[in-house]
Amino acid sequence: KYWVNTGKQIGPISGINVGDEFYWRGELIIVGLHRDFQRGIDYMKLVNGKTLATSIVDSGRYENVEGVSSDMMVYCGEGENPNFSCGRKPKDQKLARGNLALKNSMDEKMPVRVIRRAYNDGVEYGCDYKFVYGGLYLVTEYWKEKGKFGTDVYKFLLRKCE
Amino acid sequence: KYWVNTGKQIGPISGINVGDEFYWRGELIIVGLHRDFQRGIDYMKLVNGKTLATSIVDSGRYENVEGVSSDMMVYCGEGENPNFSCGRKPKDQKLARGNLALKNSMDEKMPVRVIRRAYNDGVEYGCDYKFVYGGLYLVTEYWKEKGKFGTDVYKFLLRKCE
DNA sequence: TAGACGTAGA
DNA sequence: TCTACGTCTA
Repeated sequence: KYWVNTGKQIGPISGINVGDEFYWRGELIIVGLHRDFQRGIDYMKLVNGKTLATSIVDSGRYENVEGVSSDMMVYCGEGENPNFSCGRKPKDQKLARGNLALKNSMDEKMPVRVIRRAYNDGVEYGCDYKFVYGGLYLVTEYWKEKGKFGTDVYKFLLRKCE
Repeated sequence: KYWVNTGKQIGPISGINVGDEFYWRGELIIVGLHRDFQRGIDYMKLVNGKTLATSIVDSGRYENVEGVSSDMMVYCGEGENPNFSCGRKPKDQKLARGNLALKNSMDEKMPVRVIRRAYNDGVEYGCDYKFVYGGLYLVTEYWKEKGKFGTDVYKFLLRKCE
């Protein structure tokens, strides 16, 4: 906590450009792109109590879908992915926390920062992946469907701004 | 991985003094005090294949015992603590990996760096704990006993050098 | 793949 | 207390 500017913000981060690369989730926190150490959806609470999403990270663990071009993606809500090593049962996702924040961002037409995990080919030593800032997106649709475990999963369609 | 000088070492770390404070396990890695992100016992393998402990972190999760003075402690081996939220069954600890390395350090009379987690009282915002470097210790005894789950637990008696 | 004294937020 | 698209090593 000691290194974090506490303020979360919506929209672009000063000094950060599309394509900038990071090698660790902690870096995303430091620069302010995504202020949550582990969660895929980061969000902030407004004074009226409503939440808005600030950023999402696609680490590839969920069944997200990238579009034909890089200007569209389908992002899975949080709560689907059981921790298999612990043998947890998958549960229905709920429209709460991060999922609710993404819906609110859609309603308010507020942009969401997108960070994707990419892989470095042929790495012999060190980290074989990185996080790449993809820019601002708008949530244009969302729906609920049955995931691979038969439980409810929320999906969010995002389109790149402009 | 990108930030780490790969070499582990036994004994003092240049520039680090007893009482130095750190606020996150990652800092311990950066300065070289304890080069494992999560494990309590860090160790290195020698060219002959034998392992020696380099450092231990007492985060307070195990049933460690601090002595009357700060120059003695009883440190629990690794493997006892089940992840309760996952409902794992506790298992017998084995004299392997970190536990074996501590025994080897005792046999070879090699010092082990000790880092303790301390708590900041009355913190309203931010981190309420820190890691404090406690200096070099020698393992002088070890034994096996039954832990609170009825499983085998190794204990290591450490005494401050000098 | 599993295991480890993680980390932050609700 | 619990969850969460973690992170590293063997």
